[in-house]
Amino acid sequence: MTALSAELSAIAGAAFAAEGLSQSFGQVQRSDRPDLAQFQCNGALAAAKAAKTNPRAVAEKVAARLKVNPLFAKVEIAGPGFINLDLTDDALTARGVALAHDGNLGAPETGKGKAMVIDFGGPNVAKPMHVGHLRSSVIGDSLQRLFRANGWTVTSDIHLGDWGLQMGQLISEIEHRGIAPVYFDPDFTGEYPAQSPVSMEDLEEIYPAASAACKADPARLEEARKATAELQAGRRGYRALWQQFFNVSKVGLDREFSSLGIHFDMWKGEASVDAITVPMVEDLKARQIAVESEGALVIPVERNSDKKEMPPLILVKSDGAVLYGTTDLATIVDRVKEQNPDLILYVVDQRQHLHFEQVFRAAEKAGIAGKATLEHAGFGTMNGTDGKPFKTRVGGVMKLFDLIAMVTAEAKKRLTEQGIGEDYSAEERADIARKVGIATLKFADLSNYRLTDYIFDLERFSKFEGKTGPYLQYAAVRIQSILRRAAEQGFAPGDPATHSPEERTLFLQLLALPDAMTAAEKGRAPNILCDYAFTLAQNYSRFYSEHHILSESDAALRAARLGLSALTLAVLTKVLSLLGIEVPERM
RNA sequence: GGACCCGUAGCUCAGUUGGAUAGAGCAGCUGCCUUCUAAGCAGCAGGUCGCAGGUUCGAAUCCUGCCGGGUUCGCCA
Repeated sequence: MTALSAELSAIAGAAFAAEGLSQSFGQVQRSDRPDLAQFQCNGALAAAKAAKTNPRAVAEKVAARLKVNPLFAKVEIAGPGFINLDLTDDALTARGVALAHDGNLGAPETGKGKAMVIDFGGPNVAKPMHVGHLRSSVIGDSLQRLFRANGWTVTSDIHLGDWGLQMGQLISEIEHRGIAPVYFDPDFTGEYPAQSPVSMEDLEEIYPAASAACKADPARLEEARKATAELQAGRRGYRALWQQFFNVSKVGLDREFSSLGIHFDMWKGEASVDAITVPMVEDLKARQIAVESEGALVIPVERNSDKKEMPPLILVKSDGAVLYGTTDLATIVDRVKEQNPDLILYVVDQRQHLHFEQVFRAAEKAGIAGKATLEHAGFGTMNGTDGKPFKTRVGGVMKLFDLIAMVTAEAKKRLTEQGIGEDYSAEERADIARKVGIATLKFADLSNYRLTDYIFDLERFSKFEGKTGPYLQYAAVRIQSILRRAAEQGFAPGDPATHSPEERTLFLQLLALPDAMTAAEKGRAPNILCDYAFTLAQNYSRFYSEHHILSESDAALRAARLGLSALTLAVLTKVLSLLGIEVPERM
């Protein structure tokens, strides 16, 4: 179905066109002044500026044409030339009913016929996920849900960090410790053991130790570099050991992402493109796109128009190892071959912006991106209450697993305090606490614009009051409860209708869903969806406190309000699902 | 030092194709639970939008300079 804003814009656009002005001036949007009108059109101001005429006169002419349309209850000109519009309740009701009967709830089809690959999460093999991975995962997941809902064919890829220096550091640390000598015996030709020589817990201890050793001792760093290069060159024992790291890590990552309700279509990573890296590098060398510089093989990407220094992308280090820029390029080749997307979106920390600019320029120069637009959707840092990157009380990196446990415990505490759910099963209580805890985390993260750093204050978010995930779940749960009770009493929801100011406001917000989805896609900005959902829940709460539904004696009015409640629930649940937030049956 | 980002209410944040009286949550103060879940609702109070200029009928938004904070600048990811 056509979005209401689009319908109104077309009507106003036609009015401008009839006056010999560009149709584009007809853009209609929700009013900034709800006390004055439901919608506004500011096009007369821009049109008058372009034509160097009086804006008020332009507005008068356009308004005269709009006034004859029975859709409008009010057409007014205000201030320098704003056109203020109100719809009749009948027009509003008709569109609300259409929305209620639309299976997609008016979702825009901006991505119809288009394919994209979205790259997010990016956890490292052999390292537990920490809060730093939260933003990429949560924002990326919301974007993949949004783009899919808007009609795109989406392929998500976790893009594991599994091929760089950190692998060499692990390998050389394990060699030092003498944990699994068979993997280091160059003469060994038999089968390596099926059982991993290290557990995930071992790796969590070994990795920081290896990293520290390399930092403290240049000789150790050199060993790690050598091991990295040998791994990439295909040394058999190292490859086998790498496979064990991967297997062990996958179990933990699966657990983490499933607890967050995040799904990836592909579990590829840097190592996945190993086989196509060498041919790609050879090809780039042959075509003189890659050249030698200071012992390394690089792709120069600077341009004359650059105002800043643009270092070349390094493909192969002087020691023969490849870097993540190389694997990123090879991954583009792989994605173009497999998915041939229109868009590849990278949801990665903003601090890597320069890196992506280098990679994108290199890809363009090499002509390997097919029809795909390459775009980096960066995000800011999650900080603690001191404004510095989030740490535990003792100053360590907080594991994502522990963070989820903390918010879940807070939710459970609140349930107990409220005395709600005393008669629920232990399983349901745990399920509610989990859903509320995850909602707290995700909403806190998503409601900030992605590029700005934000402060994560567990204490504040755990209050579950005001603009929080649980507030939205609570609003949905209350509607579910009403609908359940209505069903018990034999009251069936009817078509929604507009009578009161509270209903009118709610209708307007419900009908604005496509605008929120379009704007969120355009800005790759889930915070727009958060704002929309919060306002919707607020609008409903007001309606809820103003009209007691089940005790309404007028059966038709009661049915209409049940219908409006059901529609609100459907829209709210849908937006929450776009944010990756689940609604419990009750809470 | 160069480039990029940020500076909005006591706190945390929305708000840029330039538009009407700059919004929300928290904290503070007032009310509202013998009717559908008070994790709620209604209201009050709180800001020279970092500073100074400029463009414009109109600037939190665009331009210039300055102050303050952050990120980044070839062999880590």
